[in-house]
Amino acid sequence: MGSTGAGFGFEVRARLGAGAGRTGVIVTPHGRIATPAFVPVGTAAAVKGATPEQMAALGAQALLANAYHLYLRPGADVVEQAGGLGAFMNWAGPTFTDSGGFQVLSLGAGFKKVLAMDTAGLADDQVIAKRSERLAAVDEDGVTFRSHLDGSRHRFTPEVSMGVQHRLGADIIFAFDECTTLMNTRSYQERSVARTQAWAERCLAEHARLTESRAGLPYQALFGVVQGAQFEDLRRGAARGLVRLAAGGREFDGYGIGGALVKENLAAIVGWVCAELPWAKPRHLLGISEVDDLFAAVAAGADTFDCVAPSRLARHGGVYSADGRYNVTRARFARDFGPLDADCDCQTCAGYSRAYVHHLLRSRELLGYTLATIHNERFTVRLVDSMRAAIESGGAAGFDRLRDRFLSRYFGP
RNA sequence: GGCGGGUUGCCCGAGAGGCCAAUGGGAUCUGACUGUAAAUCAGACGCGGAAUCGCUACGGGAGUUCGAAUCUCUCACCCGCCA
Repeated sequence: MGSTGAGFGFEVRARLGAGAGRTGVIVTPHGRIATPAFVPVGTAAAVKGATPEQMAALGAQALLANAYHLYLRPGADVVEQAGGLGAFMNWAGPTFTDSGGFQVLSLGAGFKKVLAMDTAGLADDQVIAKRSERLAAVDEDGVTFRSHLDGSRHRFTPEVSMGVQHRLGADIIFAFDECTTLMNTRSYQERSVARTQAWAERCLAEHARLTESRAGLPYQALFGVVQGAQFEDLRRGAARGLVRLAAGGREFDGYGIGGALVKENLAAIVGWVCAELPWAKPRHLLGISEVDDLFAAVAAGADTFDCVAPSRLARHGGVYSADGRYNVTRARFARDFGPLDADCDCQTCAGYSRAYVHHLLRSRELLGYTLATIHNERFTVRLVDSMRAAIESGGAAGFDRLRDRFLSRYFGP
């Protein structure tokens, strides 16, 4: 076990052929995570619509929350006083917190959902939110946010993010990074990667200091975050830069891969980055969960994933099935009394029909969100679990067989 | 029986002579969603396969006017208040 801190470690179990993919086990003070693994997102210390008991029952091994959101509400001190994130939300297993780096994007250049909307026909400067409208402004030292809740001003720096995440007490925390968009220019990406690197160094130093001063508390693992958009040299350079860092006698316990990616180059990006990262440390791919992306990323060497898509889609009627994703609120499902996915083993599919979930979601009955969320989270967790099983029992051939069979059915002929 | 108010597209409801096929909601239909400002957002929504075109339409009918959902008369129905 390549342990980097008391109570935390990672061990590779099986390699995916001669490639970068592998299975393994992450050990945290709150339990183990068999990888590859999908980690459902509960931004505000809750997976929207589902209880921790339901998340455990559907096989979630860990949950990921957000430092920025919890800092604003209820406040890191409240979570700390509750005994940490897991205790606060009644989740006994491992937890992650994101640093707030994503909010640099979502409240900054990507504000008002412009990046998520169909941007066809819009000029680049229309796609990136106007500076005057943004709620986040980046500078070399950190980010100034205006709260989306009440407009109040807040300052996040690497040190602040570390302080917040230490008080939240998740098992795995992320360095404060700047998440950019594909719309940013090459020269901006270069400056941003340099800034994220500088912030990573400060995070590591502050993390070392806080870990020291908070002796006796469960160890928190710190992951550096690799940025660099779609540029190979920037991605590789960013990864190398983080690997080289050491401060206060510490290095990163693992690495996150974040930022601007499009499907077409996701596998390449993860591959470049993983080629530069130490084999013995876990790699978390931030914010990814579409089925083809998961297959590609696992093959390219990512160990864990988190994403809001399963729960968000569920609330909006989007349902995963072995035969592809569909919208259960469509009229044709009003009298479809079969399960959401005939191949699914989740609690929802065991007893509830498409017609019922269709009705609940259209009626905005809260149970509808819960049932659909349980299904989508189970679908995604189980998919990644099945990749792990395929690698461990069938090696590269087993993984390829699973991928080909799954994707051809999912995307249809 | 008297007086007053009302009838608008699937529903609710604006509109008070041309800029009205008719504001807004809702419903309906479809789509989007990848480290959650997301139980959100976008488009469609009288008919003609689409239209800068035509047709039908603002309770029914008849009028006034170059022109009516908007004005007049009348009929029908609904709601108040007084008998």
